[in-house]
Amino acid sequence: MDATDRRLLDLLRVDGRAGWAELGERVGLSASAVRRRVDRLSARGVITGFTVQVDPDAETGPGVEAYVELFCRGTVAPGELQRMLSAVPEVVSAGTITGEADAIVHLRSRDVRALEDALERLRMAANVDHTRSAVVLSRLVHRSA
Amino acid sequence: MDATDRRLLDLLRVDGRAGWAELGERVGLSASAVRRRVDRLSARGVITGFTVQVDPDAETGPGVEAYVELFCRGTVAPGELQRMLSAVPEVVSAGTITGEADAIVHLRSRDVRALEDALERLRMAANVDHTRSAVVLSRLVHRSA
DNA sequence: GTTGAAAGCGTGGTGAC
DNA sequence: GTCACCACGCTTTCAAC
Repeated sequence: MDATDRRLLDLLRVDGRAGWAELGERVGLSASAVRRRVDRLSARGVITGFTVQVDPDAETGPGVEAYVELFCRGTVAPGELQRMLSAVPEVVSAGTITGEADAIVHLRSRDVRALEDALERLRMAANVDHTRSAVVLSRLVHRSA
Repeated sequence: MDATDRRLLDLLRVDGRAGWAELGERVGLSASAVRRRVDRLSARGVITGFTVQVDPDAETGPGVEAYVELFCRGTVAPGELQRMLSAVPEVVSAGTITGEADAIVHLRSRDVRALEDALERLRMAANVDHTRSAVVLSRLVHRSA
């Protein structure tokens, strides 16, 4: 796992179907050397697979997304927050953060109504004082990680 | 966008590097027919790209995450923003939003140094006036969707 | 252990139907 | 949508570092 491996991963993140030869000339290696490194990364479990990125709107119509900042009273218990957030299906990702807010939550739902319901469930959680939401107008990037 | 297209998307989700001929025999089509369908899905924006799935922890340990708000001067060009953001491997997801900021970007990198580099690339983009970052202290939820 | 070069062959990409 | 074509790139082998 050296700098070349990391460069290969970055290049493959941008284009997962890039040819070995093309990757090779961008990192200064031959095609066969590139393939061996990628195979090794797959065997080690660093690379778990290759996939296609699909626009979520294409399958179930245009949904609604929002980023919600959580402001809590007193101390924040990460464990309790995690249990609460995991119980809300609309939560795509979440984490405690630095800055004014205590945590940020990425929500995705099929319509505004479902979004409001999810928001209300977040607000009901223990220690949550108030929230600040930003609705997503247009999604620019979404990588499945 | 029929049942065959959906089956192709499902197969590509499992293996994004599958050959056209292999895909063809699994959906009952020829290789060139498959390629035309995939090209059409890409042109229509249903397929936004191909990428590699990397185990975040296996790569270089826990890593660092951050949410970055982008504040732009004057009008925001979503297309230009999208091109810029897609070129930065550290970008997990991003979208234009309501509220004070114009856009929010979810970043993940292997260490603070790489995070700073990615941040600098965001700031260099046209019309970006300044940014406000919140570093993730502990990841609470992450669903691969 | 790693790599690069060459040969054979499978596959992608394109055009005609 | 299929079939046929050609060129390119992948895969493998082998020798060398």
